[in-house]
Amino acid sequence: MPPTEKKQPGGSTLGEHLSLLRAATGLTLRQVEEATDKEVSNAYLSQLEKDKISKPSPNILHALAGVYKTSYEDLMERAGYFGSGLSSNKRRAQVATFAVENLTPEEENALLKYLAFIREQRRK
Amino acid sequence: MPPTEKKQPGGSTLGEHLSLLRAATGLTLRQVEEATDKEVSNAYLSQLEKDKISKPSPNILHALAGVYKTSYEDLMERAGYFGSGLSSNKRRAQVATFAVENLTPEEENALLKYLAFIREQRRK
DNA sequence: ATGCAATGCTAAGTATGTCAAGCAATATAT
DNA sequence: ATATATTGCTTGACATACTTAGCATTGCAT
Repeated sequence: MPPTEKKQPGGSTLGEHLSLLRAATGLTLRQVEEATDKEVSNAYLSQLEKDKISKPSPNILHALAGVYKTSYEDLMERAGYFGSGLSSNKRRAQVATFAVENLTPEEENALLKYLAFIREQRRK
Repeated sequence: MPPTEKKQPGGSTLGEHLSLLRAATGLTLRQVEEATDKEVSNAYLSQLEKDKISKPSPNILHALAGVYKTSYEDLMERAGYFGSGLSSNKRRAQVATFAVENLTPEEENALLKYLAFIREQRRK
């Protein structure tokens, strides 16, 4: 058993979890740094595993999730992102309104602008 | 007809997009601050919309996505998270669908018509 | 006109994520 | 035993997200 540390209800802290994941794959800090293509430095990963950093950037977690083959969203939650509200949002299901396929960014931009125009007109 | 404004080829910046979203809902900076329960200050939102901040934290984007009823993942991509593009490619076409939910039938109709107009124009 | 509230915005300050460089300890090899 | 490499880790230094307080206009009332 590893030495006891603060326990969060429902599991380990992010650092413990990351440490465990790395142990499971048997990689060294620098090997992970390599595997992430220098996106996560070994020094930083060390700090992460020792819980010295509260909220690493999503880029970091994304890269680590890739190396450890675990869920990026899970790491985000363990890092305390969106911690206050309910976990999974079902907003995506509602986006179906006006789901025009193959909308280019320029078109979306133009439509947003036009919508703002319409609503501004109606506002008074 | 909204004024034509050309800036970035291939789409607007995160700031422009956020600005358009807010315009579409007709909210003021401080109203958004209220709506996010002080999670996004009006001053900060202003900086965001003027592209003075490159990578706002996911918390911010999550809160804004909630207020504007748009896709959080879309905002994350626009903010350049996971920008290296390996994992984002397959989602592209689908996320590009228009992501505003509060459309009235009349608005949807008007937007469809306007979209048709735009595409007609480009066809030439 | 005049006071006043609201709107968008800026400036300066604080906090913190992130990195580069380097150190102590352990292992490995000659 | 000595040298070399590898491992985990710490320590500054730096970049930047984010806040608080305030300013300049504009609109809205009286």
